[in-house]
Amino acid sequence: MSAAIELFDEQGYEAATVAEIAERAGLTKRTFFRYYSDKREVLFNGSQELQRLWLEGLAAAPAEASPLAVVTAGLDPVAEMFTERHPFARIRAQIIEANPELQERELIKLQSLAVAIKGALVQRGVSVNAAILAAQAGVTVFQVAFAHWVQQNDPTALGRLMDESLEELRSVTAGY
Amino acid sequence: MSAAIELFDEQGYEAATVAEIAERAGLTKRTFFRYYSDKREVLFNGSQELQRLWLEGLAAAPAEASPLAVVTAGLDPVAEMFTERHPFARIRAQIIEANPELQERELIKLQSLAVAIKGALVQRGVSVNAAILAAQAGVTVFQVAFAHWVQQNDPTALGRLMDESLEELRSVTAGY
DNA sequence: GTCTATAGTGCGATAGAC
DNA sequence: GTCTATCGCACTATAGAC
Repeated sequence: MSAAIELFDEQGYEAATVAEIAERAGLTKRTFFRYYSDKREVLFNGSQELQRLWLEGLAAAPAEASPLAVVTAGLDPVAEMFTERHPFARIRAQIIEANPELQERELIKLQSLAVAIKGALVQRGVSVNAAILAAQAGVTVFQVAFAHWVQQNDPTALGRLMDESLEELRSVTAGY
Repeated sequence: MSAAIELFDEQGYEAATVAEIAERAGLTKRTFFRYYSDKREVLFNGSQELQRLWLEGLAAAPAEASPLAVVTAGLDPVAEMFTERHPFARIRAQIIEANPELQERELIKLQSLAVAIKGALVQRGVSVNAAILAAQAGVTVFQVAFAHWVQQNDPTALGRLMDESLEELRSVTAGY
């Protein structure tokens, strides 16, 4: 909901009350809570779509692909989806950065994303260990790329940043 | 504190009151809260030592080691420290598994561990991106190994399990 | 300690859409 | 008529100001 983001941006997350948000959006507090289980959820409602897209992309990967290749196959639709949300994502990142409670929530959402990806990998026949490691690696690659993306001005850069992040992971974990 | 662990094990985490714990340990509630800021902290006070040991081991790694090698250099002292705590760790794992609130806390502690490791890597001259990726990978390797370790009976197996987990990470992230 | 503002809930009433 | 979304209002719980 853009009304909420505007108010968080103008006044800070704490200061913006649900009543104000609802008023600006032209509905009542009660209806707000029908859409969002709580105030924080306004900022995390996109996580669900992130997860859905990622899992869809993952499901489309060829059966013989390596676990990490399967995981990163989910990143293409994700990058596309976020392109048009760049302005929102930048503001959102600032709000979360300023609020430890929201950081916790973010952490939990990313964790549940990793768990979902792990589950999908196991479904595909990947061993539990490899699934955990690949899923977590994929989420971290995404996080790193996303953090860069919100700090720069090109909304279309996310895909490239994710490729770069993946390449860095490869070089970091390569044997010596 | 073993009295607390016993009671959590006997009655469940929620059911065991701080008053009971203090009584069994032969001290007052007031004194309990001098040692632990809250009831949960009984289970997480080892995280601090985990972090300390990991960072010490990391600091001892040779300057020319790769980022991930630096991170995993911290795992040896960690494995040694945990060996004698196997019984405690097993019970602790069960308690946390049964309690979502404690899982959140665990997640946050692991995250702050990863942040600390990342910081140490950056201090050593590693790039921020590589530091995040290596630190997070190391923590995940540890998690996977730890989860196996608490499920089996050999208290000395942690070191070996971490090596195996690291090897699996390597094979998962290897280019294709 | 009290007071206040806000998050969040329960439930019946209301207004359209069909 | 039913069905669904929203509203209105009274309520509890709690965190912070003082």
